[in-house]
Amino acid sequence: MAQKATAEVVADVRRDQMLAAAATLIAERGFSDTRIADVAARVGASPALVVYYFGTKDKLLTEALRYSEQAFYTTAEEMLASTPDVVKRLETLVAWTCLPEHEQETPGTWGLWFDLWAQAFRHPEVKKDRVELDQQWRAMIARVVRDAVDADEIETVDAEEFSVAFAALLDGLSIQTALEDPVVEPNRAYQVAMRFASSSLGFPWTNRGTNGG
Amino acid sequence: MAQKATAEVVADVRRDQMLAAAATLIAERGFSDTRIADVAARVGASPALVVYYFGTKDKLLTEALRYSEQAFYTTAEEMLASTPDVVKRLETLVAWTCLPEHEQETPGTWGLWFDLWAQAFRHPEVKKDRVELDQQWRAMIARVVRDAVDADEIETVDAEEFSVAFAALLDGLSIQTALEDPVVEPNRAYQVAMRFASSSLGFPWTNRGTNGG
DNA sequence: GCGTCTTGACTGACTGTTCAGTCTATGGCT
DNA sequence: AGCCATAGACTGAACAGTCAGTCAAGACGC
Repeated sequence: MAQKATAEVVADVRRDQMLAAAATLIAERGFSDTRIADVAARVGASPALVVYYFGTKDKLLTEALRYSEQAFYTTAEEMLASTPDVVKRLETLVAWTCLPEHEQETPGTWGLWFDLWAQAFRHPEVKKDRVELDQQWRAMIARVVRDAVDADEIETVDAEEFSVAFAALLDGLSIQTALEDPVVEPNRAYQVAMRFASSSLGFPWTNRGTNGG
Repeated sequence: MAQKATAEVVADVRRDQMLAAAATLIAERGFSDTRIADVAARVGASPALVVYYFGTKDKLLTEALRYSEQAFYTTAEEMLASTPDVVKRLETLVAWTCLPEHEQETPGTWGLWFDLWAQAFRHPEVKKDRVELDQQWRAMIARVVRDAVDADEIETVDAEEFSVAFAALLDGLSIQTALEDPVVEPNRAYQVAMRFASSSLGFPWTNRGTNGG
């Protein structure tokens, strides 16, 4: 019955377009202010078609949330793959989450996070997904640390323990930068995070300007 | 002309009731799933009356957000006032934010936070308010540290710098506990936070069971 | 011709907001 | 004291707009 016909390909492309559009819309307007009609308009289709593919508004938006966050982590993994040194890797991760300049690559991610949290808080399904997503994130951090230990770049430390604290710290700091708290400027957040990393993992670190501004 | 007539008192009480009801509802169902009619029902009034007091749904909900968060900080201040020792004070703060047992006192605060962030991200007015709220929170932390330094309980440290990092860490940790991440259990979050505090401020700390569970 | 896409037109429900008017009590006036 | 005018609290009913989801029918590829 199933040879991958062009039709199926078209369908997959459509789904992806819709998910991407939905994610962008959510980031812009917020979860509950994103309408089926908006998504349809963005992909140049009728609202009915969106319903045809996703059945219900909620399924569409929830899937879009997952889709976007997953994309975020995937991109992060790629960036890591092309960076060998621990310190540079951590700098990359921190810059990626705290410095708004890096927003372009996965636009509006922060807005999505807030909505993801709010949804997860009340909907068990979303909650479960979010836990997995966050586990990926911590695993990534822990892997960076373990690689560094294996390569004798830093002393032996509990990578898992560090990942929990560091991930939490990054979340907290990026909330402030995303919400443009004047006291926690992006650069300051960057330094706070790196200082924590350097003292926890025991490598020397001094701020060498992170951006030319 | 103005002796506080009973009418004015009634009005103030009503407003407060509505704000409290709205806050609870937001915590339960979420910001955008909270209807004027729900709030009205909770206080035993007609929807029209809610509009009479707040003009618009958005004003009501936004004010309710502020109202609730402010109440949270006020309660925290009170708890601090009756706790003299630095370490105990920090333990109180951490328990207050990370341990779900303490939820009862200001129910549903976490749900509210997520919605507050989501709103702040997109609405400048809310954003400004949130910054002020968070400033209060950091100031409270910094004050605890400064008091401790003045009382020679700990060595001299940069209280402001500590408050930024510690507040961020607490935010991040409490997201995990609020979202019931199995990897970051409440007790673990508690320990991570206290360990960070003890090493940053230079006081000894070992976990003496935080709850009898 | 058959199944998968795709749509326009429609609807049914929900809900914020308005409005005209009721009820209550307070305060001044005689 | 008694009476009336005024203001503020309050409501029921209706309005108007919005939107998710339905449906029957057309288009397109195989």
